[in-house]
Amino acid sequence: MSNRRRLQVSQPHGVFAPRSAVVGGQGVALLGAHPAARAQASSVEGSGLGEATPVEPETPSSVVAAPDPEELLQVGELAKAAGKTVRAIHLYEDLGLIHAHERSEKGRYRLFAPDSLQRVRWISKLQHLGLSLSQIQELVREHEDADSARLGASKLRQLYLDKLAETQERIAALRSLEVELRASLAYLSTCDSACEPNLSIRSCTECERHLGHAAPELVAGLHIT
Amino acid sequence: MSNRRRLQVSQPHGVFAPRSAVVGGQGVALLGAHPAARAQASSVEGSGLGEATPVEPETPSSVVAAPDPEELLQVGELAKAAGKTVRAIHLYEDLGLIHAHERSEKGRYRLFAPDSLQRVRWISKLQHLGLSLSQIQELVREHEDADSARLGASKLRQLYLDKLAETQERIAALRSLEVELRASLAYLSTCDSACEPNLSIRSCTECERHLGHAAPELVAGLHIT
DNA sequence: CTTAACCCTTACGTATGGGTGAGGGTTACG
DNA sequence: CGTAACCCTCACCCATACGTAAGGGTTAAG
Repeated sequence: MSNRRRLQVSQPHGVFAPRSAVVGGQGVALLGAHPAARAQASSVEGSGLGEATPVEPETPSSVVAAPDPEELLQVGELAKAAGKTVRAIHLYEDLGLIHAHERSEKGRYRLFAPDSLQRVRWISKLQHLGLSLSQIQELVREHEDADSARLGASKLRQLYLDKLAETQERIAALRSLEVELRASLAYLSTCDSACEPNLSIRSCTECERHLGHAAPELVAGLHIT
Repeated sequence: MSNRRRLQVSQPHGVFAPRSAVVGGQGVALLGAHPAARAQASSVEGSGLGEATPVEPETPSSVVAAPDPEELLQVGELAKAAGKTVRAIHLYEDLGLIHAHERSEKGRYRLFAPDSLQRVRWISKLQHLGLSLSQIQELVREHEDADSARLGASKLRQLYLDKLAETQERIAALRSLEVELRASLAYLSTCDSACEPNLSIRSCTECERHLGHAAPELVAGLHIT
């Protein structure tokens, strides 16, 4: 075999290829890459670099890093690596959050540059920060037609400032919930030790077994008519 | 006037009644309450208790606390007090998460006991804990036909144990986002001070002004093709 | 009597972030 | 050549938690 990229790697059909094979590639390969890329692929092979290490190989080429055609990812690979579904990747592409580096000639497969993975992870982080996909879309668009680097950076800075404040609020809210949960658990532990086995659940509101502690709201709320 | 509950409180029509009036009530009043309740209302009035203080008046009555008919809340009052919409309250009622204590005779207005407010707040807290309304529904149903107090309590305890763990995970995740946000802000602050005004935003990937610090993922993600 | 603020029920609409096919290709393996 | 694993493009479907009328009451104020 002349290339690391090969299909199905001689695994039985109905079985998922092991991770190394999955990362190595499982379809496409030289399927539709540029002829140039194709040639490059066969010549580069055996370069001595680790199979799929995510370290940058110090590309000493041009300023604009041309992604090694061997490292292009199919949508399924990208999805799996990012913990997303193929559908999600498609969606992100539709929304313009991500771009395939190229398409294979034959099947028109999307081929993503390796840093697309970083991009998808970035999207996920923003989602966890509470941004919707359309807000991310807006952010990306603003960035794409930003006049200067400085202005773009300052926009981003403002966004992250807001998000920092928001995140701190959310943390505070969750911490207070945590405190309430702990109090509730402490309160409820009494039930396990001191409650008599066949008391009706309606009698909880008059329970005197909690050493004068009122039921925390998280507990009391359930006992309301 | 014979009662605290009165309508519109002599405010101009198009204007929202001030908070005190809102809490005091603005409709219904003796509109449809039980005749018994109605009588009670006029006799109890001027009991000397604070207008609408949420403290329990130590009801020395029967074991099952009969809500003072004067303190019953209309759906709008309840909603406002809980920071929800009327629609949301209706929804909660439909789902069986909350029950109107009674309906007025004339307009069939929902009249809620004061502790419904606590209940609604409880619902909100559970939502913030990540429970969906149907999960809350399930919890309420389980509780309602729980055989014994102890078993009910132990179920709740288990739930809250899970939620405590989950909440801690969420806090940890948010904290790590917070760290990333701070790092990104620090990184971006350099842009404001050291970046030249008319550099293209495409040049960010080769920026050497950040003292050898690589761009944090939250920043780098945006610069990807 | 009109207006305005509440309320009622019923019921359809909405946004988000995908899920889930259907119908059709491409490769590689046996 | 069949099968299985990828992939493609539509294009409809889904659950959640309400929003938003529409059509119709009730009261109190002017």
